[in-house]
Amino acid sequence: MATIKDVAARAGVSLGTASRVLSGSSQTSPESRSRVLAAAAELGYIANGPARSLRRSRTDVLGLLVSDIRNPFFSELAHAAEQEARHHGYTVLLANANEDAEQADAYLRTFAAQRIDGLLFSPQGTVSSHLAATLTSGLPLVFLNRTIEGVDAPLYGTDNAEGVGHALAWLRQRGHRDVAFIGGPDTISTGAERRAAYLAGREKHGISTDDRLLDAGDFLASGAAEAMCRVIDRGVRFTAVFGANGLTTFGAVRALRERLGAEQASRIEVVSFDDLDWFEFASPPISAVRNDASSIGRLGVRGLVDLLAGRAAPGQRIATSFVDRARGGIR
Amino acid sequence: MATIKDVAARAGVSLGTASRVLSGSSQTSPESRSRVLAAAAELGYIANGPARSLRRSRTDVLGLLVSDIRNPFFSELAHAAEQEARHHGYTVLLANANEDAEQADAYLRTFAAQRIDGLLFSPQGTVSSHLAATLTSGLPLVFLNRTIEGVDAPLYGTDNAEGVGHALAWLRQRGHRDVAFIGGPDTISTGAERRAAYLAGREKHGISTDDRLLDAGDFLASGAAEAMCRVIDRGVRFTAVFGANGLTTFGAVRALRERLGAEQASRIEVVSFDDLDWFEFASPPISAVRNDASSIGRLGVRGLVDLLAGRAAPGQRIATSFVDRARGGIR
DNA sequence: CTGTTAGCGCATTCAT
DNA sequence: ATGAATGCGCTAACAG
Repeated sequence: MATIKDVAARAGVSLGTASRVLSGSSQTSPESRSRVLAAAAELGYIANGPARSLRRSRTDVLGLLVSDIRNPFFSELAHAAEQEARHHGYTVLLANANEDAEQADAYLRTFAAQRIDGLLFSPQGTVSSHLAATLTSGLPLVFLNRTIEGVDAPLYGTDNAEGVGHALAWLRQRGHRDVAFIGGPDTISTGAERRAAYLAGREKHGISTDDRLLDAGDFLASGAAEAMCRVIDRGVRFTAVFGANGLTTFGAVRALRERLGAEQASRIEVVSFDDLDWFEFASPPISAVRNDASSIGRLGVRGLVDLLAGRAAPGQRIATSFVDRARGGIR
Repeated sequence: MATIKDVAARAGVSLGTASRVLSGSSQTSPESRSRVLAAAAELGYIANGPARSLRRSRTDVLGLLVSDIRNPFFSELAHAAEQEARHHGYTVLLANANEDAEQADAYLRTFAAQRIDGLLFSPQGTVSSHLAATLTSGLPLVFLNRTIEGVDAPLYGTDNAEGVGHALAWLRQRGHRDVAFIGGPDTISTGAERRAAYLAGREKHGISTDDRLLDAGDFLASGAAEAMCRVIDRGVRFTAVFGANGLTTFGAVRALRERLGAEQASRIEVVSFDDLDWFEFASPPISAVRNDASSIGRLGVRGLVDLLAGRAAPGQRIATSFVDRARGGIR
């Protein structure tokens, strides 16, 4: 593979001049400039990233650590973050913690070894020692959607209270009083916030405060299904279910159908925090709080880029919208 | 950040000894070994990846270029590849071409700059000049699920002919004669193969050979919906639809419901290449060829690792299974 | 088994 | 504006 030395030789200039042309830093004569560029093109020269990083002590790489790349919310977020980062001249190194603190730790180590310039992080909630070390090492950091209490870094994430508000208003409008709420782990900030907002708002919206209607899973389908089953097993009547994230809703719906049968299950209305493709096809169709993963990814990257440039990054709550798919009018 | 020099100084040994201990290459006395390890731990030493890569002229990074990370097939594949790579001591740099040849090109450049050790590639079909350059540069390469004709690299991918066979058998068993086939781009190998297998097998399975029932999209929901609409507009009767990949099926179902209404649409049975979470909830439930993304990702990485180690990698077709969700018996 | 040394490819400083 | 020289942090070759 051609090095900058080869390019310089071919262009008949010194290594320094070639470097200056190719990194576009300092002034160079149009003459040597064109010769270097031509030589580089002819040789198919592509700068050696590791060497460049070593010398400049920056990599132009951002780390993005998400909890579960198979969750559509995060894959959309990752995609948007990647696009935005490209736009600013950064490459994104994507890592998937698989909702597991140990793997998160391992990737944080990898990131540190790669000497990433900044970190976009959507944490699980548990703070390990490595994580603490990373967070205090001065690496520019931005939280995406989820945060860790006590850590001073800007958060770019959904406005959970507002989103839950939409769902509550919809539930009231649809005339539901007995609503099962399937939440997420309290250790994850979004889980805690959504639950808190629901608890705080349900009475005001005429929804039963019977806590037997409350349960929580792990923000994955399996845990949510189990939580749904527990609620069913308590024998309390409910006419609607509220799933606290997309996978939770999926798991809850699956449990409803398995335990009650499709017929019975179709008499229960479902509303979800996070909108999924197929909700329009469910019967009855599932209404949902739209959680704008793209904006979160994009704004998060912008925040981190600001941090990297020495500017302030205040963090931001991204507004949700609501997709009402209920058939007919008030029930 | 602590360097190996700091570690050596703290341990009271030379730089060389510290390096030997930390990279575990050569023999070292237990004495100095423990002192170096202790010093490294105390300083929180993490080796500088770029420096190490520069010196060793390898990065222990594999590039994974997928067509669309928001496609569940690829996010599962990426996840599996990542896990397997970790297991072999490699980090995966994931890039998303967004089904766009230009972006694919840009990422190939980035990969080259980062000096990745090997490439896992799921191509769009179009071969640009950069791509050609990459492919002939001698970079160890493995195709995942999709291939490019004429390029000599092992393919780890679905057995498309077998998968289509499952679907055909099911269609016949369900008594369908008039089947709409919504394919993918012929430029993508999976699109071409699945279409070819369908055309070759339909007659044998008692399925109409009326080509007005055939159309193709772009393997994305939007293009598939348009293709479905075109078939509907031709006014030929059909009792079943076969979608050539997951997103295609999604788009087709959406088009059916929009154009025919939920009532009419529910009289048409749908079968899909690729299984999606929600197919069990559709009405009628959608049966599907299960395309084992995890195995493909895992085996692909193993193949690339073999290549990197100088071993042979023959490539492999991964068998599919079929999920029959049809209600009741023969129609 | 260990210390010393060279050099990976590049950006940058110091002269000119 | 340019050439020569330096060193980023590390591994590997060499000498002992």
